[in-house]
Amino acid sequence: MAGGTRLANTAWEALMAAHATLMKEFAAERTWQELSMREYDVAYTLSKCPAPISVTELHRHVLLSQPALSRLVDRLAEQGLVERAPDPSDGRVVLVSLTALGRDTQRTIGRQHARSVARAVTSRLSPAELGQLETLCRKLARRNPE
Amino acid sequence: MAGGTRLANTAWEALMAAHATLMKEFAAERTWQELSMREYDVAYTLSKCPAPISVTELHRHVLLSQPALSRLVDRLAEQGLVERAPDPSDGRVVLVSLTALGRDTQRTIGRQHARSVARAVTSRLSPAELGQLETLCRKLARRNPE
DNA sequence: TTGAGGAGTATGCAAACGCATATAGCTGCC
DNA sequence: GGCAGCTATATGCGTTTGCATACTCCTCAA
Repeated sequence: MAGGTRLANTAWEALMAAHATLMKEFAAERTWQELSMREYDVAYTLSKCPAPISVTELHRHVLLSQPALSRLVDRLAEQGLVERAPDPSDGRVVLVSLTALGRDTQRTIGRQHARSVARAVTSRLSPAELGQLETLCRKLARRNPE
Repeated sequence: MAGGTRLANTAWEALMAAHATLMKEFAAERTWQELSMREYDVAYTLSKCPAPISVTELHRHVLLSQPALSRLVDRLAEQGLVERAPDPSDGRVVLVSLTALGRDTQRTIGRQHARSVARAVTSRLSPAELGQLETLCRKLARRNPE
């Protein structure tokens, strides 16, 4: 394994470990109420969207297969947290958005979760380090840089 | 939301996004053969252990419930990739280790996967940045710093 | 205008997951 | 020494997931 490969892999492994450790910490909290973490993740993604978005667009932000996401949206809709509407400009597309109830629920959970995140993360990294981490991860999150 | 909380949360969100983007990229490759990514993850974890480890210890490294891990080890054992043995010093414990076949399989997949990781990651970050990322993520991955 | 090919979403089905709990073994206090 | 309570792993069961594919609608070229 060449030097660059090794460095790349240890860095990626560290990122995976950090992700796993913190996800477990968050999962252990009783913040989530009626939603699973994945459902919350979708609700959170929707909460950042100024307008309804398609399932495909939603899928870009979520680590889940398309059918699983489709059914997850089903469940959120059944709970009245999310609305589906046809896209007037493309009959194939279903546009998804939070209902008022969904928005409230997301906010309530989000507030608590944000505190957990802050607690977990600021106890391990300084503000300067957090800034660096964000910069690095944003670069990593870009698609297809090839 | 206080300034520190905001910074902490945007950094964490960036890390999640990076994780999701790259995981999707890796999942899309046909590297995995007969194993799922999670199964590979367990095999990889075992490959780094000089001696057999308990299911509980394994569980610390994997983002999965204990019963799910228990059954995942079942599957690996059925495929002959993993061996279970009783712990002589504690009758409750099951010690897990890779078989020769398991080690080979992990190595084969691991080689390809390492190349994918290197390709994905070095195209987005410089060696210096990778070093920083590793340092930051290692700090993040530490447990209970409270 | 029509039909071939493609994109977006949903559904059938088997596999995998999480939660609750059972089981087996350890530990420590009376 | 024996029982209460704890830790480690496994199992029952309902839910969620992924894969393959169906279905619907769009696009584009002849």
